[in-house]
Amino acid sequence: MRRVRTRFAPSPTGGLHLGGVRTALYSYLFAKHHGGDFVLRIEDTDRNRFVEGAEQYIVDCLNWCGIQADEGPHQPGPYAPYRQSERKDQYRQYAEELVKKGYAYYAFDTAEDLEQMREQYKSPGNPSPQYDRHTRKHMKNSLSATETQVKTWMDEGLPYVIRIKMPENETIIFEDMIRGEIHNESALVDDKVLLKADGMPTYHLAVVVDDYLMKITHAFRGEEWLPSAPVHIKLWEYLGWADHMPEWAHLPLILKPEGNGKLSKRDGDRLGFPVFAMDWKDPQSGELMTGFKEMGFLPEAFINMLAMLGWHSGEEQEIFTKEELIRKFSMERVHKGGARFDFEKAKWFNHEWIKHTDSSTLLPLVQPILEEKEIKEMNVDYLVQVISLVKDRCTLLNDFYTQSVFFFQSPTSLDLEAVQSKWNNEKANFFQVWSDELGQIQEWNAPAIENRFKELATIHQIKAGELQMPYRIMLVGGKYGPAVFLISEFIGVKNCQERIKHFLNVIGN
RNA sequence: GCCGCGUUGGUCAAUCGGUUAAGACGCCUCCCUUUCACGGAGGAAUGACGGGUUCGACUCCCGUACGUGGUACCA
Repeated sequence: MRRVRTRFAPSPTGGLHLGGVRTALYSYLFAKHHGGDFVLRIEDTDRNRFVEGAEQYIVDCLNWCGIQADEGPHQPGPYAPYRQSERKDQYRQYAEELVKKGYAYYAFDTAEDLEQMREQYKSPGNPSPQYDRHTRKHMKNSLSATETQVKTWMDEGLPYVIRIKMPENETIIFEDMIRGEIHNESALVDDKVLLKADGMPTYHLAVVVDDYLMKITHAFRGEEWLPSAPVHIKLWEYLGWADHMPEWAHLPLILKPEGNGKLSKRDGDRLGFPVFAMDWKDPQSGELMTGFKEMGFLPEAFINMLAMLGWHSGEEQEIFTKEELIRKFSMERVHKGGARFDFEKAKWFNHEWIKHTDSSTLLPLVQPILEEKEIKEMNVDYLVQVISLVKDRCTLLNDFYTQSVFFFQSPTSLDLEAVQSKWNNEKANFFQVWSDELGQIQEWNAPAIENRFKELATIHQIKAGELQMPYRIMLVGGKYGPAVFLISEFIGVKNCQERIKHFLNVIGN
């Protein structure tokens, strides 16, 4: 039994999409479940699409998610380098080998030639003709031209690519871990370019060569790769590596919540939720795309949510730690159909995680959020207690601000509407007295404060309940938050008195 | 157009021929709480369609429809 090795092979072209993270996650969970290795490989074979900083960003995202690679550009292992651009020299020999064996050929067509071909063979029945067994004999390549002609072109330095020569008439069958047997007719698959004119491999060649060289045993990727799988199958065969071919798993797509199509970068902005794991600022346009991290997600919740989007344990449990996911994950339980992304459910996962995470663990995450809003110099023990009091009310980490400001600062606005209709002189009177009374309380704790409050209400012949809302508005500013007497205890006498006074001033005029 | 893949409530989904077709999110009602949440109880809501196979089909097969992906010197 070979040691299980999976890889995540993104191309550094921009933000890391949620679907990408899920592919990485499943690969990681599978590898770890089987005690194997998870490899990060950067597929930067397209120099035109290279984006500065994107690689580091991908690494940062995976680290934030807790999906650590055992090998990668930053943790070189025995199969280094892990960037395809740095492996450039290796690919050519395999492409040439294929040409020698007759499984591939040189093609000298220019972009214009290709365009012309598509134009020429276009018909209503075939709107996009391919470079295949029909058309290749009319093109400028080593199959249609004589050996001497090809040599002349070579000597002239004409740019050329190497294309795979797909078999004429063969049913290509392979087993997908999720979908079972997949059949394809070779006649319908085109002669994909393997080596580009600039000497770089295309994905098709690179993925096969690198998976072989890196001893990958299980290859996970998005469903969008299914149509080109036959090319890869043939390549494994032609290169003589069929016995080492990894098992394939084509993961279902993550779809838009509404409408049709797969979830794209643009959808986030449009629908008000993130699509990227972390904030991504496009270096070209300067445009900033919000990430789940910055939106206030816990990484544990994020991967938990992604794991459940397409995989199911079969039990009723939905909240899983990474360790549990590793233990329970299996390909048999990965769903075949695409899943619509539901941000409401994503928030629910985060809420669950916030509720169940220790307040002291939350502390380092909450503190910066408050500090950013100018709440500084706070006592950490006090903050931890505040967090315990309000975390049930926080769906996103950023909610901690609204839910706990009033423990640190007087409310800047008061929801007077909440009290105005029932406000009267008697109540104003009550709070005048209450303010003084607060100073008399010996044991400063919530129960004591509450008792005194109720006693005083009785004396004033007002129902205590009717006084609690105004009191809440005084302390909090709005109709929310933990018990008022608890808040009173936390903020102390002086703050209570100040806030009462301020309220009375505001409502008085 | 052609090819691949898919299809259980609005969404995520369990079921691997025999169930009153789970559960979760969201929604609604009620309880708890004179706030907001949390928590608890309950409710509405599902097998795309048509043929087979079978004693029996959500489950197996075929067709149709629909969805989705691909059809680049991008991944």
